Amino acid sequence: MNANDTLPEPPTMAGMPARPAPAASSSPLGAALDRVGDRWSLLLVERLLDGPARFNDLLAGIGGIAPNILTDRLRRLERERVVHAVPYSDRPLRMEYALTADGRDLASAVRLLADWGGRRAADGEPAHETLRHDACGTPLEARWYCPTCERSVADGETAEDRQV
Amino acid sequence: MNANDTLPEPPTMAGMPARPAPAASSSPLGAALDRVGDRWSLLLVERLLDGPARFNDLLAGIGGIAPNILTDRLRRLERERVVHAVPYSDRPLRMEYALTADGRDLASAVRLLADWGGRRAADGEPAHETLRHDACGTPLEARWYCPTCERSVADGETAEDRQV
DNA sequence: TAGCGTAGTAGATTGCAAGTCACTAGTCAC
DNA sequence: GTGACTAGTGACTTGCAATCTACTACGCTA
Repeated sequence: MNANDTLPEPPTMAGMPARPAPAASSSPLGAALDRVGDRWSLLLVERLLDGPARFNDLLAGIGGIAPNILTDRLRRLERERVVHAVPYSDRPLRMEYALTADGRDLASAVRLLADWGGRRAADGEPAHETLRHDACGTPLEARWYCPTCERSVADGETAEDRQV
Repeated sequence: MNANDTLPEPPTMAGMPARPAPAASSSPLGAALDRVGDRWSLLLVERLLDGPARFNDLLAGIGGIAPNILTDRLRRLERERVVHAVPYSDRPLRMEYALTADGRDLASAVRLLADWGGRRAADGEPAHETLRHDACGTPLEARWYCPTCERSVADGETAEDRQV
């Protein structure tokens, strides 16, 4: 209650939790969030899904990201093995950034999230940027697909593999 | 926080970047991230996927979340129509929180993300909770599916409908 | 050798998310 | 009517993330 032990002095600095949120990392979702759970990372991954890009491509393409944040996110994603840098020029060492296999594995999740975001753009506004089937115009939905059986699979036909 | 009286797009609300990250909200993924793009929201959604829960269940279940943050996240998600509160007791008004249909639509994305997070838990730790096809054991991937044509659709066969 | 373009790096500043902790409100058991 | 329990609310503090604005380093071109 003693609000004024100290005067409202200019606070030092500010930020987010930074703290990995203790329990978060103990769940698989928390672990994923630890790795790519900030907006820029996911946006970066989405961008890179289209193919490798250079620093300035990303800077311009993502729109709004500051160069140092981009550097930071790129380094972080490299550390997490989501992105890797490949030189496209040696003499002035120039890097191009691309997704690793792990990064590509995020494609479905990113796509699904984007789909959800696009589906209910604002308040009750219905579709706005719905992905439709080119051939028939039907709005698409995401389904599980089995690459081996080459068909989509209902939720009931799936099993979670908790072993190993 | 009445966000958008005048602003064309929701300012920040979602949380993370302080500044709306201009371009973020203009893409479907950015829109999704604006709504549920912080760790607690997604963790909350994941929890609620198991069924409705009370405040204290969530508080204990999510582990590490502060009560005021939980309140805030719950309000935010209600505003976003991802979660709704239903009274389970009238006299002392007590609420239970459940996902809306919209919230349930996030299930696949959350699952996929969790799957990805679980797959490479730490440094190189392998699978952990992969969703597999019951019949053949193949790890599943998400694909677009056309309910009319009753088949899954490749990325190239899709069209975005920006017209409303 | 000056100027330009590309690819970053660095420093200062800000501001909101998240954390801590105390406190309220309503009901129920005794 | 006192205490315990459930379900939150609110004040205050902290601190990193994100921002803005330079600035460096390198090669190329004229």
